[in-house]
Amino acid sequence: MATPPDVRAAYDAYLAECPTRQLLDRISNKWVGLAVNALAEGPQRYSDLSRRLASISQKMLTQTLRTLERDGLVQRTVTPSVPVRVDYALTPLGRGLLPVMRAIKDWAEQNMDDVLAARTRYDTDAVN
Amino acid sequence: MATPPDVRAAYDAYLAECPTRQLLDRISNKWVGLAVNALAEGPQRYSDLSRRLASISQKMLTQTLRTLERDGLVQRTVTPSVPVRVDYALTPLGRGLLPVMRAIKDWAEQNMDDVLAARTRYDTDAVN
DNA sequence: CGGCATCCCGTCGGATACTG
DNA sequence: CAGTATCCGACGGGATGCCG
Repeated sequence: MATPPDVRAAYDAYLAECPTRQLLDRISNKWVGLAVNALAEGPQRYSDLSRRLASISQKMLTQTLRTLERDGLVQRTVTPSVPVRVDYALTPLGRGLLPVMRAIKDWAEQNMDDVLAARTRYDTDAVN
Repeated sequence: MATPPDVRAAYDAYLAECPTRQLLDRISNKWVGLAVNALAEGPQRYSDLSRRLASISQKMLTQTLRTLERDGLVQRTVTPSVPVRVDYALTPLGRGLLPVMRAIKDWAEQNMDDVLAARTRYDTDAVN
């Protein structure tokens, strides 16, 4: 019995002071979206993720994974071999976020053409 | 009718050079999420949105709406009265994004407690 | 009312070098 | 392999002032 279920209705991301706005800010992030999507295929090593999220710096990858771990979305597992092996996997909480992150990435890929067309239209008309 | 359906399969946000990564970055944004959610209830005036997205600066609100307009997600309508009246509404393309943006905001509000608990656990263990 | 222009500071995030 | 540490430039984003 941690917290009563209906307390959650009190959260409202429209309000600046509400902690959910900060959470919304965290998960509304390019690297978070790509990392969660990548981990959907199962646990991955640090180097796997590094290759998958092409051009991400170690700094951003580590920082992203640490934040996800702290927020309980990702589980970090260290195997003390030589050299060290570190695996990252989605937690149940993280798997709950997966459908949403997948939907965002899919939307971007599927509507890229329309957005590109809209930009061209906007920029062309602006010349007048 | 507009574009062939199978061209879209070429886009892949995992690739750094792919334009979808930039699009993913744009829509993965706190203010975009809140603005689209707010516009779900129908067209809104600039001042309405300003009040709804509590504490957003004019700069960020204008910048967010301009980007959304350029990307074809939002329609800007100016009524040349005195003083001027400006309304913003979702376009069909923007309405397509709405379910996703709504899902993100909802996820944040519904899982805030679990994330908060995870953070406390992480920070407590780290002291050792 | 609905902006735009400017100043300015803090954070994001890349590059590089070093370590267990 | 999987990081940590540091430096530093770019950009996000708030505050303020002006305008049609």
